[in-house]
Amino acid sequence: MDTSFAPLAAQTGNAQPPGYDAPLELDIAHLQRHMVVTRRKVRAGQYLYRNGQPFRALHFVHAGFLKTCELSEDGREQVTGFRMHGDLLGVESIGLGAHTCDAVVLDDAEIWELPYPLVLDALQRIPELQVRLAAALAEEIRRDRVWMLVIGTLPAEQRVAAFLLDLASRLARLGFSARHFILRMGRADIASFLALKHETVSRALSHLEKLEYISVLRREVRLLDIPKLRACVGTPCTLQ
Amino acid sequence: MDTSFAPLAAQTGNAQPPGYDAPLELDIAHLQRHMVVTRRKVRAGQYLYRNGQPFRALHFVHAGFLKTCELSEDGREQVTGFRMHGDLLGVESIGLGAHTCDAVVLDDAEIWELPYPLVLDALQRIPELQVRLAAALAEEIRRDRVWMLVIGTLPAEQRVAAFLLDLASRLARLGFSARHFILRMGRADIASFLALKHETVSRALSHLEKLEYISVLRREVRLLDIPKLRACVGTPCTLQ
DNA sequence: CGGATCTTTGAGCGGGGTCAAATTAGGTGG
DNA sequence: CCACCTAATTTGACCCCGCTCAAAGATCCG
Repeated sequence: MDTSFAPLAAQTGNAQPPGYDAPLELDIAHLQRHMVVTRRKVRAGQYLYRNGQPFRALHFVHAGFLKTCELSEDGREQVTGFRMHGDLLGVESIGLGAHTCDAVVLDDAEIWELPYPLVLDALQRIPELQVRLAAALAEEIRRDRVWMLVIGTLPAEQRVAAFLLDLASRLARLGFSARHFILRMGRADIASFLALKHETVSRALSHLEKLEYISVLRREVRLLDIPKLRACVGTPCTLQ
Repeated sequence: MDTSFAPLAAQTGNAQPPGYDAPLELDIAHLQRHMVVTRRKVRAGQYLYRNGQPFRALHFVHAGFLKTCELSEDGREQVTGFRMHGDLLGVESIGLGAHTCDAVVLDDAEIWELPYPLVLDALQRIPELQVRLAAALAEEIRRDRVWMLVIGTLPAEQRVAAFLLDLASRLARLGFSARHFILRMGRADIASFLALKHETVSRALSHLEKLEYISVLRREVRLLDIPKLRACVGTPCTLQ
């Protein structure tokens, strides 16, 4: 058992991440000083919000893990992203009266609700906040576009490798181990996100394990050879 | 020759579109009153901006047609969208010092440059503008996510149908014919956008023609049976 | 302990990719 | 205006990656 297991335990226990210090954190610090932020606990399996529900607040993920799903009228479904501590949910509904996607909790979460009218109010009083909100939205656009690139140009196994590297890099930024972590989502969710089928994801993971790039046991993943993983992806992922 | 050909001629001639009145137009009207907007003509084949170039301005497309391309370090390329009159380019670079993608002009364009420092300035003076900019960014996120859904859940031919319907609906909003238009991009660009190969797009178009849903001759497209097209896509497209 | 869900793995197939060639446009200079 | 060249598009033939269908563990829940 390596030392990197300690943060993993913290991760599992939903504790506050150790060393998080990303730009958005400052937004939240600001916002907290200027508005009532209600804290809401949502258990795994529950919806944070659903397509069609009125849009009243932005949701800051303080703890836990979620996915966002885009839906079509005829019942098709697409996972568009996974969210964890430090991420802001609901921004895609800004300018609308209702949410346009589902946010599903995959691991018990604590969500800080930022009522949108109060956010608008704060934007007027704190000029810097405008810049930061716009930057956060732009960041969201860039993230989505990088995944379009991955899905549009990489074969299945490399998409899975890119997914693992991205997850690792995000966990690392939160102070967790990048080499050893627990997947909070099922194969089907990963598959949907990567525009694959769950059997294909499973096979890709098995093959990456056979190559000794990773080891997988159900939802426990170890990245054994990050350079090789990065090489097979063309290094669009920011890890170390 | 049908009556819808008149707006097509206007479209071809790069004239100002007839009946445009979308939300963003108001932004621009506002902005023009509050800052110097420099008009820039860019010819087909030129870059409006390139990955890595300093980010200095937002670009409002007044006329012409462009594509945006996401790039990877190892040379892969993905078309992430097509832009026309009323669209705002460069928003994805907000919060950064440099652009993170290419914007390529496909049909001679007139671009209104909104220097970013002046935009920031205007944001402080015109509270409504904040809301509108955030809304425009959120709209961009939603658009991207709908395409993720299309690419993740529809087979090739239906992606192409969805693409044609989307293009038609955008042209219709600008006052052009939704049933008869000229593609401004090559098969390879459509293919990249839809995560396909150009031969597949070509075959899909040919097959849709055989079904008599459309007629295609090189870049001239007629939508003959929009209901059937919508049906085969599951109607995620807003056309009429 | 038993049932539901998730994951893995196999076997076989097919949609879309690859490779190649033919056709057509479009551009350029003679 | 035409000959030539380059680039875009279409179409065919073939093949392979990833999907489908199926079954067998594994895990978690009550």
